[in-house]
Amino acid sequence: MTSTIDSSNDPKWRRLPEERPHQILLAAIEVFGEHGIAGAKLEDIATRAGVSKGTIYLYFDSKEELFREVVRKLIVPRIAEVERALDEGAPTAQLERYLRVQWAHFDRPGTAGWIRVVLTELHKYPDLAEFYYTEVIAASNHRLGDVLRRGMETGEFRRMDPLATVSIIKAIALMHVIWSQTPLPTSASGTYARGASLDAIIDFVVHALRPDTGARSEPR
Amino acid sequence: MTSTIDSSNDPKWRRLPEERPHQILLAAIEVFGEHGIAGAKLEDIATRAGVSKGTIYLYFDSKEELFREVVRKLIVPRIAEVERALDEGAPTAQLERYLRVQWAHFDRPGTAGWIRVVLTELHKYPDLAEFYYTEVIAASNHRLGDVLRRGMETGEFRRMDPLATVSIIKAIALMHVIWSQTPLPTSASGTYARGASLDAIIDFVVHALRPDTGARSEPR
Amino acid sequence: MTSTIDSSNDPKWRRLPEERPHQILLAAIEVFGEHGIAGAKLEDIATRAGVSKGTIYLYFDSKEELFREVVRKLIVPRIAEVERALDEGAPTAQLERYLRVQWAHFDRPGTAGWIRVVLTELHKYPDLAEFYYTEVIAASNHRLGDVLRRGMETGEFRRMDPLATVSIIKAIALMHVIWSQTPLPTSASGTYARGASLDAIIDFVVHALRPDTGARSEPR
Amino acid sequence: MTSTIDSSNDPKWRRLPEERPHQILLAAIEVFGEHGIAGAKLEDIATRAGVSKGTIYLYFDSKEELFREVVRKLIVPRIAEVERALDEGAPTAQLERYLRVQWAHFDRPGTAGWIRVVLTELHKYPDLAEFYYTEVIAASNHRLGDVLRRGMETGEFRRMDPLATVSIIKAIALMHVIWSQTPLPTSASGTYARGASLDAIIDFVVHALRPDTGARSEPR
DNA sequence: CATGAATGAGGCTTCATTCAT
DNA sequence: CATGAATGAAGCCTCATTCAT
Repeated sequence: MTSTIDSSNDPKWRRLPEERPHQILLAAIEVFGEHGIAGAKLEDIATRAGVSKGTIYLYFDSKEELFREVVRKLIVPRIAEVERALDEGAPTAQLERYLRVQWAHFDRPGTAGWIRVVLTELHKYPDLAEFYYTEVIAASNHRLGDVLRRGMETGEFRRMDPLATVSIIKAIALMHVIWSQTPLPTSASGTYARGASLDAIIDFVVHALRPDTGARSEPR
Repeated sequence: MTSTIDSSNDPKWRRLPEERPHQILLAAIEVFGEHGIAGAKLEDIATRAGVSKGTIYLYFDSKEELFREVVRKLIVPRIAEVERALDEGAPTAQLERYLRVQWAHFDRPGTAGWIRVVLTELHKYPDLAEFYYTEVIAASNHRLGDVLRRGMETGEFRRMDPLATVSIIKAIALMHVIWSQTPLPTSASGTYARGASLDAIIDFVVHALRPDTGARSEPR
Repeated sequence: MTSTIDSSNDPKWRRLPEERPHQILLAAIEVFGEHGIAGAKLEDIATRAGVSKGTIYLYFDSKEELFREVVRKLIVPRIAEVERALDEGAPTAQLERYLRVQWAHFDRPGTAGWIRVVLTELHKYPDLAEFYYTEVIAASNHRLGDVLRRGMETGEFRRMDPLATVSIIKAIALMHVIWSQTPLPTSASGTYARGASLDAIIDFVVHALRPDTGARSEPR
Repeated sequence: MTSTIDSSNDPKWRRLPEERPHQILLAAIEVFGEHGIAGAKLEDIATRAGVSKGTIYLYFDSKEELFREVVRKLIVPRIAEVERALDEGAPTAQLERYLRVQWAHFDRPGTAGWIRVVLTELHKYPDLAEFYYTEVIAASNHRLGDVLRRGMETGEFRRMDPLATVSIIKAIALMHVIWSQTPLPTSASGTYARGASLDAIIDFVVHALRPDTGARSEPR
C-alpha cells in the first residue's frame, strides 16, 4: 500500500500532531492484512508508521484495540463508500456499476489481506464481529438486495431469492479480489488462468439474473 | 474430524499407515484449520494426537514441515476424490454433480478452516503453494474446464471463457463453504441470510451458463 | 494530604516555597507512600501535582533525586517537629507526651506508607540512608535516650540500656502506625484485634520502665 | 541466603524431578524478600534457582502465582513451626521461649525482607492477604493470647488486654528482626545502637507484664 | 521409540527520560 | 518556564525446538 513513511523523511521536523494516530492506522492496516492479527508485529507497524513501538501505545491501548480502530476508522468508511455506487440508475446498470466500483476500490494492494483477515480472524473478536456484520455486511447486503428486488419487479431480472443471490454475487467479487492479489507461483500462470476478469464476472452475473425468455429456455 | 484419538481405542488393532504419524496428521489438520499455521500450537496438536510434543519431532522436522505433510498426505487426496465426480454424464449433470459432491465433501466441520488457511497462509510457503496450485488447483480447474468446454460444444452452455468461468464457479463454492461454517453473531441472523443454499447456487450457475435463447436475448 | 492541588486555586496568590517544586514534592510524598519508590509513577505524581511529566525534570534530575528531596524537604522537618515534644517536663510525662505527639503526627493518611518506604526501600539508597539515619534517627534516638537516662537518674525508671530501650519503644510506635493504617481483610477483624490502642501502648511502656519495688518483685 | 544453585554445578547431570519447583520457591523467597513483589525479576529468580526463565512457567502460572506459592509452601509452614514453641511450660517461660525461638528462626538472612514484603505489598493481593491474616496471623495471635491469659490467671502477669499486648510484643519482635538485618551506614554505628538485643527485649517485655507489687508502685 | 522437562528467542507492554516546540 | 509527544530499554510471558533419560 502507499508508503506512509514518506512524510517522515522530510528534511527536518514535523509534528502534524493529529496525524500520528492516522499514520499508525495506515501502517496497521497494511501489516494486519499481510500477517493477520496474531501474526502482525507491533514493531513492524511502528516502523512502517515511522514511529517507535512505544508511540503506538500513546494512541491505542493494545494490539487488539488497534485492530478494532482500524476496522472502525478505515475499513468501515471504505466499504460505505462503495455502497454509494448503488444509489441510482436502472438495476442492471446499478449492479454493473456496483461491481466495477467495488473492484476499483478493492483491487489495490492490501485489500485482499484484509478480506482474508475478516474471513479468518474476525470471528475471534465477537464484539467486533457483531459490529462488523451488523453495520457493514448486513447493511451492504440489504442495499444490494434492494437493487435485485427492484430489478425483479421491473422484469430486468428473473425471480430468485434476493438474499441468496446477494451472497453469491459477493462471493464471486470477494474471492476474485483475493485471488487477483495472491502472488502465484510463476509456473502455474500458463496452465491455468486463476481468476476471471471483471468483465467476465459482470457477464456471468448478468446472465445468471437474466429473465427466462418467453420461449422458455427449452429443456435440454 | 472431531476426535481423532478414538482410533487408538480400536479393538481391531492398529490402523495401517504408520499409525503414529497419521494420528499426528489428523490432529494437525484440525488444529491448523482452527488456528492457522502461525496460531497452531504443537502442544495442542500433540494432545489431540495423544502423543507428547517431542514425538512430533520424530516424524516431522518442524511445524512448517508438518504443515506441508498435512497438505501432501491429507488435503491433496481429499480434493482429488472430489474431482472424480466429474467423470461421466452430460455436462450440465456433471456440473451439478460436481457442486453437490464438493458440497457434501466440504460441508463438514473443519473444512472451512482449511480453505481459510489455504487462502490466508499458503502463499507464505512458496514451494508448497507452487505444488498445491500446480498439482491440485490447476488439475482440478482443467477438468472442470473440460466439462464446460464440452458443454459449449454440445450447445448446453453458452460460449464463454472456460477458465474464467471455472474460477467463478469455484469462488462461489468455496466462499459458501466458509460462510456456512463461520458462526455468526446471533444478532445478525435476522437481518440477513448469509450464504445461499446449495440449490440456489446450482440454479444460479446453471442459469448463467444457459445459452442465449433463439430469440437472441437482445445483444447487450 | 489528599488533594495537594487545591492550593493553586488560592485567591491569595501563590504559596511561597517556590510553589511548583513544592507542589511536586507534596504529590510525590503521597505517591511514594502509596506505591514505594520503584512502584511510583512519575505520571501519577505529575497529575496530582497538576503539572506535566516533563515539568518534574525542570526541578529534579531523576525520580531517585525527587525521592531524596522528599526526604530532605518534607520528611526530616516533620520528624524534627515531633522531637520537640521531648523538650520539657518530668521523664515519665515527657515520654508519654512523646508517644502521644508522635501518634497524633503519624496517625493520619499517608504516614504508614512512608514508614513502610523507609523500612523497605531506603536502604537501597546508601547515601540517603546514611543521611537519614544520622540526621534523623540517631538524633531522635539520642534525645529520647536522654529522657530515659534522666528518668533512671531520678529513679522514675529502672536501670536499663537506654539505646536498646529507645529502639524497643520506637518499634512499638512505628509498627502500630503501620498496622493502624493497613486495611485488613474484613473477615479477620473479629478474631483478632490488630494493634493496640495508644493508651495500651503507653501503659505497656510505662510499666516496663517502672523501677523494681524494694520488696523484689518476687512472685506473690 | 544459602545458595540454591550449588547442586546444578554438579559434574554432569541430575534431574531430581520433584525438586525443581522447590528450588524455584527457594530462589523466589530470596528475591521477593530483597526486592518486593513488583521489584523482583523472574530472570533473577531463575538464575538463582539454576534454571531458565521459561522453566518457572512450567510450575507456576505467573509471577503473582509464584508469590502465592511461596507464601503457602514456605512462609506459612515456617511460621507455624515457631508457634509450636508455645506448647508447654509456665507462661513466663513460654513467652520467653517464644521470643527466643522466633528470634532464632527469623534472624537469618532473608527473613527481614519477607517481613517487609508482608508489611508492604501483601495488602495488594486481597485473597492472599485474607488467607495470610486468617490462617497465619490470627491463629498465632490467638495462641500467644492464650499464654498471656493463663499468665494473668496464675498471677504471673498483671491484668491487661491480651490482644493489645500480643500486638505490642509482636511489634517489638518483628521490627527488631527487620532492623537487625538492615545493613546500616557504617558511620551511624557509633552514635546509636540500632535495635535491642534479644535479652533486652525479653527483659523489657517481662517487666511490662510483671504484676503490680503489693506495695503499690507509687502513683505516678 | 517416546517422553516431557528445559531452553531461550521473540513479542507485547510499561514507563523513566528526553526534547522540539 | 512548561508541555506532552516520542523514545527505547527492560520486564513478563509464550511456545517451537532440543535432549537426557
